[in-house]
Amino acid sequence: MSDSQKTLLLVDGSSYLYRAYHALPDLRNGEGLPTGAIYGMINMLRKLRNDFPAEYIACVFDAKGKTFRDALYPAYKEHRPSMPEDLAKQIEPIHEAVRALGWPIVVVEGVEADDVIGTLACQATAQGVRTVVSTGDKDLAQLVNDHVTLVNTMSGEVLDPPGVVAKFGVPPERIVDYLSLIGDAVDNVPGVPKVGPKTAVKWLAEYGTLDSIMAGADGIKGVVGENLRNTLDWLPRARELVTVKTDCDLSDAVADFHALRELGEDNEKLVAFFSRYGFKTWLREATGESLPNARAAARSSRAGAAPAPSPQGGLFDGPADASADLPAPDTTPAEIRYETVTTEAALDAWIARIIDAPLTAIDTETTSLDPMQAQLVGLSLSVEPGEAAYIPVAHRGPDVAGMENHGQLSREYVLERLRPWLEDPARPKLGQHLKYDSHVFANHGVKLLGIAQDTMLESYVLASHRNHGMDSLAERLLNLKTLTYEEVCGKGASQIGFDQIDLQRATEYAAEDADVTLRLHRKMHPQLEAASGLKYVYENIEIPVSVVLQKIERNGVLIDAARLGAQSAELGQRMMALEAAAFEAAGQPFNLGSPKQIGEILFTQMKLPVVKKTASGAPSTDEEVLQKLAEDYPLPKLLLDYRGLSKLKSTYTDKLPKMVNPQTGRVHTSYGQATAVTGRLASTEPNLQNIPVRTEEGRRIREAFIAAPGNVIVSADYSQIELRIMAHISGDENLLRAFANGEDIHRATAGEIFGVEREAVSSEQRRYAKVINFGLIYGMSAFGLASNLGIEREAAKHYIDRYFMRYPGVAHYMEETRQTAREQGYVETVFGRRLWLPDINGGNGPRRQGAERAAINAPMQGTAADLIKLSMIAVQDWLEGDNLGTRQIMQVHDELVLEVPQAELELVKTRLPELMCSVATLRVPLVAEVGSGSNWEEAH
DNA sequence: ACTGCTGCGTAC
DNA sequence: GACGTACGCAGCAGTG
Repeated sequence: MSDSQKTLLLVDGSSYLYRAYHALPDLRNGEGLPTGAIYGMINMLRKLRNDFPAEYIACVFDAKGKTFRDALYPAYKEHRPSMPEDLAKQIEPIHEAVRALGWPIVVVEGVEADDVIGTLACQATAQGVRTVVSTGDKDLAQLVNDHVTLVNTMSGEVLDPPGVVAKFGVPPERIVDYLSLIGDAVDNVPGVPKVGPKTAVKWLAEYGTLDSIMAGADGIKGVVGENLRNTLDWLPRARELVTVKTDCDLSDAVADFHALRELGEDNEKLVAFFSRYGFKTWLREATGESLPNARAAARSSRAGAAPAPSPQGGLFDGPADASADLPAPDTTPAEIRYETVTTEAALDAWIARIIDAPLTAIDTETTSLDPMQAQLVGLSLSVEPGEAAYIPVAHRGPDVAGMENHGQLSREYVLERLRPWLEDPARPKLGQHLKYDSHVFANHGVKLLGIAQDTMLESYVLASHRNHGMDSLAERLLNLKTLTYEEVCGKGASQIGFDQIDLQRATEYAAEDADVTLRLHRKMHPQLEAASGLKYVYENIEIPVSVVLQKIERNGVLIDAARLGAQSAELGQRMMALEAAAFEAAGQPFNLGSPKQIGEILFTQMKLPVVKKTASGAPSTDEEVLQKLAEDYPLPKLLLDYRGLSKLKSTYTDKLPKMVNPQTGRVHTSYGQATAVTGRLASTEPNLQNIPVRTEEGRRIREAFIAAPGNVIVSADYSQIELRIMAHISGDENLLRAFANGEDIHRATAGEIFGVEREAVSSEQRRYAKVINFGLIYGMSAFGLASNLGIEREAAKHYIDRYFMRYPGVAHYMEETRQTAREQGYVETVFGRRLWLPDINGGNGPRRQGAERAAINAPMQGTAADLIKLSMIAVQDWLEGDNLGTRQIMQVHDELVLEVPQAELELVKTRLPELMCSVATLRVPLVAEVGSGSNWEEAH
């Protein structure tokens, strides 16, 4: 092979250090040493090696000392924060890893990595060798030419000369001019004040080069022109600073690039290294003990895609942490006895056991995950750890042996024999997510009563922030690898129904579930008993509300599908018109549903200004951006309108009719009871908690939520529930007084902030106060408030200061909550529900700040959740106790929706809000507003 | 075809 | 980085 086809692969190690460090979660090894940057570097180098085969490779790092730029400009890189300690600790290990991976390291005293790379690339080009530079630093774009390519390994972006033009708007040879004009904040190199990428590109397009721009400086108008003229003396030096050198003397470090041969991975060193830093997957790989998934983990190149491991140490893990807490003796049976029950006698024997048992673990196996559709395939029981029965009732696959009923007892027989026990509220049942099993039994006309314990809810109350699936609970708390559903039934297209599984295998899986559920309960329940607040929440809120939720889900909601269909058709028509207009405005057809294509049209072709970027660096096209652009151009408005209609159609008017259950003719959502960390419910399939309400357009969808003939919809929602809770918890006298007096709280707040009488508050002032009130609940900063209100940050800060001056109790509460969270690692609701915050003391800056905001929000959001759950329980007790025909059909965080027979309307409209307001006595009155109508929109 | 991620938008 | 908690759509890239 001739030299002309060879490749030199250079890695800008210094730039990747920081990127890997910031991009990855705070990984640590067993000794608590930070390893995130190490992990990222290794990943990146391996991926590069794979993607870009090269004859010569090197990883280049900055040297420690001063360089010519420091001499040229003493303030160079001034103000740059020193390297974070956690990253500094990883430098040495990274060098070690790079060497072990077989990469030559190049560090040249007195020369920055950029200049080393520039010089090596130049040498290679001179010899006809192609160069690929891997970096995250845009400055190196100046090196790009026909022989030198840039690649950003994090994003996968590859920059050749046209790529540079596409990204920066100027060709590579103008990048230096471009950078000189805009400056480099990171290196503390100023450019022309008020000149950013936009202006720089504009000027370069107009004048050609920096020199020409400087020559023509007198002809440039406005403030930027003035700024340019004032920086004419500086610009040559800026240019020198941002220019990457290509003629450095590297002889101290490396003769020339031909010396940069790959050295090959040193497996022995890698094994030692992976083991020391706890990279288990790579370790298995390196030791040849390869698991099926080992490669997938090692391949993972997307930093954000790497699953964030839970933090080390038990301090923030809550009482449910298992790693520190080995299984108690009674949860670890000496032997495992699982029995397949296929005879009447064996069933009788188990019935005898469960009738006397103080608690029986029960689990169902079914044909579907959809609780309303699922048919019983078998059920399992356990009353002692290590012992369980599986009773198959509907296995039918080819693997299931012949005989009548394939050797099983029939479903009808088993259910009739078990019915007295299943329906006996005095026989206590335990399960994992019994709400689901309860639906399954209901599908066969059996009412599951005596739901006493639920391991999913135990886990949720003990540590809402963790996973509550049985497999992960078993692994965490019992150190037990359970058989997973996927292992038994497969996944994806090749998944088969549980009824196809042979009885032996089915028993291994199903009996284990009941057994493990019992053992998990014995592990977790004592921890609940030990904390009175948690015990209260579990016994008096979560368990009872799970029973109510099952009934609400089963009740379902009646939907006017025809009405939604008509709306869909209309929306479709209007979307077509908007689409045509958008194509016209853009001068070409494109996919209006693709943010990527919209970006292409708006920012590349039409060259509209990029307002902000998304997390991944692409120009954002979200509502805020389009609103801004719509001030000056017609197309963004069309896109906004299209988006709005498209959302309504795809998510609501098209989707809801498809969700109607054919048997009941109604829509049955599922309420996730162990999903939201704060204690709120979450509604899925479909989500009935985000039906539009803010726009006229959207509210029409609520008109399709109707009552059955002879019934009406009644809706009651708590008024300002979270602010009331804030008043209660903080005890702020001013806020308490406002609520006690029944004031309009936003108006009251506006009066305080703006120092005017209540009657003098303008609608604008009230709007501000409302945003501030909501912002407080969410822990909003001055920055957030400013951007929300479109005002200066100073002004926002002023309002917040005014607020805290007028409501000092709230200020005190905020600070106290942060403090409490840091001290105990969790915050609590009024009723004792806990939210653990693992990031509150550790983690990096943004994560910790996020945890602080969550700490402030959770007591309010969580107490509101507690209150409405108590209401749901009270309402259900009342309806059933009085034998009324009214049904609860939806919960939307602070709102309950009921379907009410006409005859009960007045009663419900009186009693429902009374109940909701009397479930707790706080230092502020609770208020619930009730409405009724033939549909949800009218009732709301 | 499936999976998982991204960007966006809906609710409270 | 900047406002908490959710769910779900369409697009898209990677994988089989």
